[in-house]
Parts: sequence; structure tokens; C-alpha cells
Amino acid sequence: MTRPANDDATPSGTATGRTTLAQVAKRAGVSASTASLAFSGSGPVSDETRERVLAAARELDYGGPDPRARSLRTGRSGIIAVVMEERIRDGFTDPMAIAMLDGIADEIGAAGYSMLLLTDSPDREAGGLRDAPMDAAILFGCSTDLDPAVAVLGQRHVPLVGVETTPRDGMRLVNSDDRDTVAESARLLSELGHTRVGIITLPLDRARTRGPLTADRLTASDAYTGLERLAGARAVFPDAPAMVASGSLIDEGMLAARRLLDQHPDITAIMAQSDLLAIGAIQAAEERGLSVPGDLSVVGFDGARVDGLTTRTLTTVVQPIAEKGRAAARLALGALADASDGELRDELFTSILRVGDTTAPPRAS
Amino acid sequence: MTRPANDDATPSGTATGRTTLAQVAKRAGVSASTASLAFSGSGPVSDETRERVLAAARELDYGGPDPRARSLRTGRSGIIAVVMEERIRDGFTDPMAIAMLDGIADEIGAAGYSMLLLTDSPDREAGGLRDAPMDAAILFGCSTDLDPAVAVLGQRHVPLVGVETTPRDGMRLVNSDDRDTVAESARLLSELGHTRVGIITLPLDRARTRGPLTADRLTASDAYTGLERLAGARAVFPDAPAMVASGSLIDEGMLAARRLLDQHPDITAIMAQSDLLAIGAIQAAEERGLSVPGDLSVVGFDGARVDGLTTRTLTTVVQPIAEKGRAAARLALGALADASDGELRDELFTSILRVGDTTAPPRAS
DNA sequence: CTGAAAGCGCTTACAG
DNA sequence: CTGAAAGCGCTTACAG
Repeated sequence: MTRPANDDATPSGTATGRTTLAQVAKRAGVSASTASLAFSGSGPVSDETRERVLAAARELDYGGPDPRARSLRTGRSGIIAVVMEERIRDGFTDPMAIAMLDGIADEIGAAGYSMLLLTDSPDREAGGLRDAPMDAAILFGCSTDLDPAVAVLGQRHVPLVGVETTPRDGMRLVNSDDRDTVAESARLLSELGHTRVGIITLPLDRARTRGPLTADRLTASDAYTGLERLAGARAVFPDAPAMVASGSLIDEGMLAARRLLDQHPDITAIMAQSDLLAIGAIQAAEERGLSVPGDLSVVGFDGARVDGLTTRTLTTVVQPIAEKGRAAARLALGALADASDGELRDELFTSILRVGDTTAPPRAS
Repeated sequence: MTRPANDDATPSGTATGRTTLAQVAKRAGVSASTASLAFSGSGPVSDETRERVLAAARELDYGGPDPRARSLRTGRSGIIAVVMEERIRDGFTDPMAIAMLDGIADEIGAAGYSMLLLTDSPDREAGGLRDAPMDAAILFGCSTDLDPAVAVLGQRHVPLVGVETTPRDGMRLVNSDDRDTVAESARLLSELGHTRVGIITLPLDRARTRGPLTADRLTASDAYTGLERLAGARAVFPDAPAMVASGSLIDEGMLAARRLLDQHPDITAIMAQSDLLAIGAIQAAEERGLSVPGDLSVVGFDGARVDGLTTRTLTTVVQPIAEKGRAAARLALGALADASDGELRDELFTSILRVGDTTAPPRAS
């Protein structure tokens, strides 16, 4: 729909004004093939010839082979797309998203590829998803609903890698054993003697609706990450009340914890589905005079290093987030190498429960 | 150098396996031109013909025109690059960077373009800067040194827009009046009665070296943003001691403030060059029993909404950061529309001093 | 080590 | 409203 307009100052048979490889070759007195080889370094060219070509390029102010033309010819654009389901402002307030993106960029950059950042906001037409050049795409986010993006990209036959998403046909996956590790942290609480535990979850629908988790909402949700972590907690505490946050934010953790403590004043521990939510829960507890972990134990998830919070060590599940990003990038790059795709396998990462100073036995009541 | 390898499963005269527009046209019984028009919607095609083409596409599982070919033909890739000088992990811990990126993405997306994210880390070969397709580039960061990126991109004749950077030939600029607004916040302190003020600055060199700002370091630095804000503060307090932080982080603000308070125990106010640094300064003050603003006034810069810090309102300079991002995107897009480039002007934004509850008269001594 | 030729898949004047 | 033709700028077998 909205697509770069071409105005009219562009090709139509006549030159565009820009220097081309052919012109450089002519000036250097060699063929276009040789000039091409001189630039790419991927063929046998005498040093002297190469020098002549590069000199000609300098004289003509030639900036190197046009990536657009190369990309058409080679069938590769050198671009890997990363698709987030939220707008940048929301997605990147989460340090986990940033750390993963960093891992992706690392691996992609080392392979000579660049990263195209696309958002799959529900309110916008597919945009870059439909039109942008890309050799593969990595999808991530809280995964409430990536179907539209998957449909568009699948239609284009772009190899797809999902991070923390529901398994889907024709899509490689990078996941971690969240359910198990959350269950492990729940058992820690259980062994400490806790029996009444509250849960703060990540968003469970696209609208990011806040509020108590009802049976209806649970059934309606398809938010992979949130549901997995919830299942882990409820494996140990089947009846634990849960409050849904509208994002992985400290402020959201505070809001949810306040409501949880209001509605269930008897809980002795809170399991938060992210470290930011956990930090918010701690702040909420402290603002009403509850000490952590004396009066309330708090468990997080992520193992995020949060700037400005050096005072205490959160009990949390540390996930290898940058490594997950790198794995996703490797899968995406791998899908290009093998046309056969057969060798590529989903990657399942293991996280580790780190016991900090925010958990303790419940106060004798 | 490192450039997507072509392996060998690619074009050489024979088909690549993927369906092409020509095949779709043939099946629909129309010419390639008509099929193209049916997809782009930019020409007169009867509804019935269009339907026939789209049906043929569906039957052949054709995902739409190949962006690589379109881009060669039209001379546009539909991609705007955003170049940060740091690695993603570092650049995106700054909420200002994220907010600006959000503004950029907004405007770029609305115009049907996508955003390529490149980093210009000193330790890596130019990477995407040299090879990636792009129609224009936006450069930002703390601007200690963007010269290498500018050189590479300039060589490629890519239109350039700099945000908060030193003016440079052939590059459009988006800046704000930081020097003036920082001076204004300094005058606020002065009018409250402060005479001994400490400054915490953003990084002033590529290595992001911490420590007291000496005359030598000041001379050696070319960090546009940091130097401008420093000049504003010293316009009012010429002799104010300054401590250089290694990033815009709460933890860095704490470190710098501690050293400042150690070395200059008589200061009654701290001017920080970012809100995160200011928050760190407040924490440092409180950890040694100084109350803010009773014992120490603290002024920030940015007007960032920092998650988890709802308790107080920082006195700070609020800059229209997302608007700056949008302006940068508009300039980049504008550079494509006008080949003539003549209409495009630098954009200078105005920030506003917001007086919060972290400033007060100095305690009578 | 170098050159001539073909063609990647599309879009756009142009002519009807 | 539709078709035939040209060509965007490059890279890559292939032949020498």
C-alpha cells in the first residue's frame, strides 16, 4: 500500500547520474567482470589490475558496487529482519529484549549481515513485512499473537525463526525450559514453608489488559511465555491467585502487587514472571511496611542486571538471554546456507535458579 | 570483506525455484506489465484483470514482487539506516535513545519505509555501513566520534542526517538548544543561592573514560552533546568541578556523585547531564545521609519518564526527544524526495526547564 | 589471470 | 485498459 514513491528523478533508460561499475571498468581499461572481482576479492585478479580498478573508482568517486544490483543477482539481500510485536518504545523498555537483540546483532553482524527492525503492531498495515527485502526473519516478543506476521512472511517464503513462541509449522524455534525452572523456584518457596503464594504474570492478550486472572482469561490466552511460566508456578501451587500486568515494568509490578496484597492479604510470597515485575513487587511491599524477605518473599525471572538496583540480589531464574539471541541468529543464517533446511533443529536452552536474598521462610503466623 | 556468501544454490541462468511475476502473468493470460500494475495498484487495471492476476498468484503460491528486483529497477530500497555508535546493549539502556528510535520508526513506517539498525563499533569492520542497501541514514549517539561512519556512507553518496552531532558538510542536522537550557537550569540554581555546584557529564571520549574532567580532557574531547551541556553549566558556574561518567546510567550517576561529594564536600548542588545520572546522584546523596533537596539540590536533563521512579519529580530540562526522532526521519525521507536537497533545513528544537522537587535553596551554612 | 555474454525479476515510459 | 521492449547494475559460469 504505502510504498516508497518513485517521484520521477529515476531510471528510465538513461543514466541515474551515479557512477557504475561499468564506467569504472572502462576507465581502468578492464572488463566489468574483472572490475567486479577486484571489488569482491572473490576471484583471481593481479594486484596491479586491482590497484588500477580501485584508482579508477577513486577518480570517479565510485562508492562500490550497488547493493541493490548485487542483491538481485546473488539472490541475497544480506538482511535479517527482527520482528517485534510491539512498538519500539514498549518492546525496548524490557532489558531482556535489548539483551537478546544484542545477541542477535552480534551474530548477524559477524556473518556480514545487517538487522532490519520491524514491528508488527496490530494497528498498522503489514508495512515492511510485506515489502522489505530480507533473507530470513526472527520473531520475538511476549508472543501473544504473531500469526499475522507469520502469515505474511510465510507467504513470501521467508525462512522464519521464533523465539519463545508456540511451535508452528515451518518455523525453527528457540525456547527455554521456563515451565520447569519456574516450577523449581516454586518448589524452593514450598520447601521454605510457603503455602499461600501470589503470581504476577506478563501480559496475556494483545490488549495487555491488567487485572486478576480468571478462568475465562486463561482459556482465551495464547501468550506462550506467560502461560508456560504460569503453568510452572501452578504445578506447585495449583490455586495460587494471579494478577496480570500490562508489561514487564517495575511500575506494573507495583500495581499488580498492590492489588494482590489487597485481595489476598494472607499471601507470604509473590512469584513474578520477570525481574522488573519482581522489583516492583518489592517496592509495593516496602511502601506498606512489609519487609522482604521477612514478611514477604519475592521471586523473579530473567536474571536481568537492572541499572540502579545494586542493593539486593533477587531470587530469580537466570536465563541465557543473549545466547538465545545468538542461537536465533544462527538458525536464521543457517536457513540460508542449507536450501535443504534439514539440518536445522530447534534450540532449547536451560535456565538456572539463582537464590538471592529476597526469599526466606514465612514469618510464623 | 565478510559478505554474505553465495554458496551455490543460486541463479546462473536457470530458475531459482521461486515463482516470478512473469509466470504469474502467463498463467493469468496477461503481460508482465499488467501483472505488475495489478500488484502495485499504481496503474489503470480493470478489476476483473486484477482479480485474475491475484488468483493466478494464489495458485502459484507467489508471494508478491521480489523487493530486490523492484529496488534495482526503481532505485529505491525502501530502507533507512539508523547508525548508533555503540553496541545495541549499551545504546538502548538509555531511555532517550529508545524514545528517539521510536519517533524515527514512527515516521519512517508511516512513509512505507523500514529501519535498518547499524552499529558503528570501533572494533568491527564497517559491516553494513559499506554493504547494506539503504536510501538514507540517520546517525546518532553521544556523538563522540562519528567520522568513520560518515566517511564510509559519504563515499556511498547516501544522504545523511545527524542527530545531536557536530555540524558537518553535506549532512542535515537535528539539534536542540541544550547549551541555553542547561544555562537556564544553572541560573535557577544560582538564583536559589547556590554558588558551589558540581557537574556530572556524559562520556567525553570513545573509550568512555570515567574521572574528573581536566583541562586536557576537555581540550581533547569532541563529544558534541556533553560539551554543549557543559558549556551551558559553566556559563553560569565557570569553575564548577565536573566528573565524567562512562554512560547515561543510574549506577554511573551514583559513582560520579560519590566522587564529586568526596572531592568537593562543600558543593550544594549537582547538575547532571541526564536524568539517569541525576537519579544516581540522588541515590548517592541519600546513601550518605544527605537529603535532596534539603542538603543537596539535583538537576537533570532529558525529561525521561523512568520506570520505577514515581516518588519524586526531578528538576530537569524536558527535551522533545520523540519529536526530534521524527524530524530526523522526515529529513532523511525528504532527502530522497528532492534530488535537489535544497529545501531541507537543519531542525533546531527547543527544550523546556521543568522545576520539580529536587531543587531548593542551599542550607544556610 | 582476464573478457564476453547472459540474466537475476522487476517497473516504466511508450505505443496502441 | 493492455502489451512489447528496454534496462536498472551487478555477478558468475564459461571460455580462453
